[in-house]
Amino acid sequence: MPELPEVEIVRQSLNKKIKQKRVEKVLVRNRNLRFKIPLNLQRLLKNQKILKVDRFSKYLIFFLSNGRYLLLHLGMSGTVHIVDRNKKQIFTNTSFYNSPNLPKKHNHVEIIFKGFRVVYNDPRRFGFFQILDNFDQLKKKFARLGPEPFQSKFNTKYIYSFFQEKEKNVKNFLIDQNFVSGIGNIYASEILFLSKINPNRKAKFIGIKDCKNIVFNSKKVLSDAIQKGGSTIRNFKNINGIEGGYQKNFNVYQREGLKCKKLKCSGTIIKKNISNRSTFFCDVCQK
DNA sequence: AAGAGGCCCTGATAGC
DNA sequence: TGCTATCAGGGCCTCT
Repeated sequence: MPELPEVEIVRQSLNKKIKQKRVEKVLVRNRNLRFKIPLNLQRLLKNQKILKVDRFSKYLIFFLSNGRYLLLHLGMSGTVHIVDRNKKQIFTNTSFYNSPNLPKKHNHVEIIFKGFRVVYNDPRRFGFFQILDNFDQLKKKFARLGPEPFQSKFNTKYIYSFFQEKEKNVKNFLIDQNFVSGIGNIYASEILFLSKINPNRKAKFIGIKDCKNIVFNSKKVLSDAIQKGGSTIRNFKNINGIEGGYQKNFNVYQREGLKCKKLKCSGTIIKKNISNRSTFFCDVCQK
């Protein structure tokens, strides 16, 4: 589901809700996510205070008072829900509370605080939890990932030199987390549109000026999306059940057959499978 | 090392 | 109504 902006939206609302709160208990209904939930997850989380919820790329990072870190990746379909305890709700193993935003199925993990629960739902189970014992492990975990678009390391020179002699198309690298982390399939198309770069173009043919545009538009697209509360194209919501609004700003994503939004451009948006993912672009103004 | 492709999984939707 | 095929915001793994 989520790319950097959506994860950031979840982080913000989650941080507000659970910062400095103590975990009473953890309930795991299904350990079989992308990676098996570690057996000691419950023990290591119990009675820990959440110092803060941070984020790197598409990973949520829970800082625990015992010096450990809980990582949560939402995969394609992971969502986080807050369910407040109120009045006469019955807590059972299958359907516990009548929360309008809580799905009926696939609530795999619950982190229980005093008076409310954080529920992790994930139909496709591509998301995962991981416990890291110390800062070194955390560093190591992210060592292979590329910089986020907001970091100064993600600059024109970095991109240009990375692209030297690369035969693969440029779109492929925008969604390659080892090159730049946080951009996914939707925002890659949007960034290339604003940069007037055809997603099919080989990386080695991307010039300095193009790199400059990629830097600028990556920041722009992601920060605009964060500002709008992320994109809701299927059912993304923040933890309070509120949908994002950036999908209204899409220039190309899911606009196949529609007129190109660029001023005076006569093109029509094309959908094409590039590096195994749907890619949307205008072949008139993206060269 | 770089690139191509497959796989993990469920649900929504389109087409017959 | 009910089948089958295709596609989804991601990332890891293997083979060449």
